[in-house]
Amino acid sequence: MTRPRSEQELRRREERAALEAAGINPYPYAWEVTRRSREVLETFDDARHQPVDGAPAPEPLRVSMAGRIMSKRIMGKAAFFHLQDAQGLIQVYVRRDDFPEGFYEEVFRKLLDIGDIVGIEGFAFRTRMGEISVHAERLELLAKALRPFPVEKEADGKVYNEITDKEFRYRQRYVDLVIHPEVREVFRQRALLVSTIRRFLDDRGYVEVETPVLQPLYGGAAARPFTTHHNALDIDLYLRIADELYLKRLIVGGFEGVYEISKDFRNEGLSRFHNPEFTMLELYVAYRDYRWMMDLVEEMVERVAIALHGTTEVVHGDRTLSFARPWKRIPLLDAIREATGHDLAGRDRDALAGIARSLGLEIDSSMGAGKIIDEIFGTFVEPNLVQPTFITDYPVELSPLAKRHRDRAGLVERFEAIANGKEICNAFSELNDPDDQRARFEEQARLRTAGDEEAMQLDEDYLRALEYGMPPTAGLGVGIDRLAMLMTGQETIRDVILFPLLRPEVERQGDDADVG
RNA sequence: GAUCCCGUAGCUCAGUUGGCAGAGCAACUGACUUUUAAUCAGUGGGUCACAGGUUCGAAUCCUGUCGGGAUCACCA
Repeated sequence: MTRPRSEQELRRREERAALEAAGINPYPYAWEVTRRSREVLETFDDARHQPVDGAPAPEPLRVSMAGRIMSKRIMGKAAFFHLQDAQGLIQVYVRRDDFPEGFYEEVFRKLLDIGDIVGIEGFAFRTRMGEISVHAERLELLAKALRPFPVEKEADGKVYNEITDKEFRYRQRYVDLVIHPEVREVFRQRALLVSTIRRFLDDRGYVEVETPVLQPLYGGAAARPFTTHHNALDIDLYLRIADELYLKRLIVGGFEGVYEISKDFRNEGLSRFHNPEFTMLELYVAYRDYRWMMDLVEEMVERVAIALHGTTEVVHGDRTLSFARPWKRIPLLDAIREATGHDLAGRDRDALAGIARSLGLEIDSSMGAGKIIDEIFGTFVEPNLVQPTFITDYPVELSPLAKRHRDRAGLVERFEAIANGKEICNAFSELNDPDDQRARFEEQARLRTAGDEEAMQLDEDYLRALEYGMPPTAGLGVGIDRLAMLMTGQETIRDVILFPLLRPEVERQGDDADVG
């Protein structure tokens, strides 16, 4: 089934045919780029580069550039257009009399459109209106655009005809990126965030590794997995929900610091904080505990803020977050006591349920003590933690892979860092007692049979690894997408993921079985 | 998965009580050799998301479907 082509698409195809008839290849092979736009704008020096009364400049700034035509203003025998390259926009000036006979009228004016990709060669100058521009003496089509681009215009800081259709922008991200420089910038910042973290960890000698995405058992987190099938072995496999158990096997194996930055997959709903595939950093360091890991997280995140913004202060909406060290540290139960006036220490499950109900929460019989504490925290504490804060020492039943607290019964040595009301990382002193780990897995199995689909599976091979001995270890998980949202001021995860999951387009609306 | 809102030209949007489908940008023709939301004159462009229904008559009212957004629930 084919989608009928619009008038404008048909016309562009006719133009392509006309170009070919004129001996012009609409898709040539290469173009020598000597300068990009921002570079030219920054390099231009009126004293040396500006032509005087039609005579060449003392030292002409000659450039060869390439990019996409973003606007076209034709004034008879001369014209201006804006060219967009990877660095931004630059205005180009063309005159009929600079080109071979007929080229300006028949090719430039009639056959080149907004969206076409061209190469230009010429010299930089400043126009009467003061805009640094390139006077093109050579102009070649490098790729014909067969679809019209949406055209946004801007004047006095106001944008006209701005593309607001989120679906259009996510489905055709390539168009979104062409039209919106600020979207490109978000993804450059995200890349800088990841490379900053990677350099930070590499500098400390931690080894970046890759562990299986396809796993016969899934573990390391509480979540529902995606299932797939391997034909040759005829077995079902799961897409990983976390890297944790494999990375800790590597600590058993003698690596003293390993990390992985990669996609995890969780078969759950979509929201502005959730995409089914998302990027996670996990780090494990031998002979360290969670207190040490808090220091490392502070330093790493502070460094990211400085790399992206040049300062530890990050503006997010109408809030300014300060990632300067040190961050506030407060035990979970203390934070709840401060926020609600209730001291939950030592309370049994039913007492906790009573307190939660008195606070207006709905509690059902399937919820254990840990879950109830988590609900209270998530409702009354977490949303109010705007500045980066470490919440420490979680109930043991919420943390089946974390080591018991050295001083406090019923708790584990675990922390989360919260900023802007959202978790940005989760870490603990790793449980390395294989018998305790087995008991925790068995408790998870009990929850699973009681109906908790997200309870962890018992992983015998992981227990076998622990039985060989794992050194004391500190572990960390950071949701990179969430951190990117925080650091780039985005309100939805879809704006920090280039191609977020959407329902597939149906063929009817859709584009495009091609008809020549 | 639940609730609410949205879907009209390539793009942004109007469309009154149910009565001929509209504007700006983009496109096309013409004028204009330093313009910049360029300007001026003219022209074309529609599966009103899709399928039914009510009606003399539906973009408009009703039902269903598809897609998107927001909120909620689960989770990081």
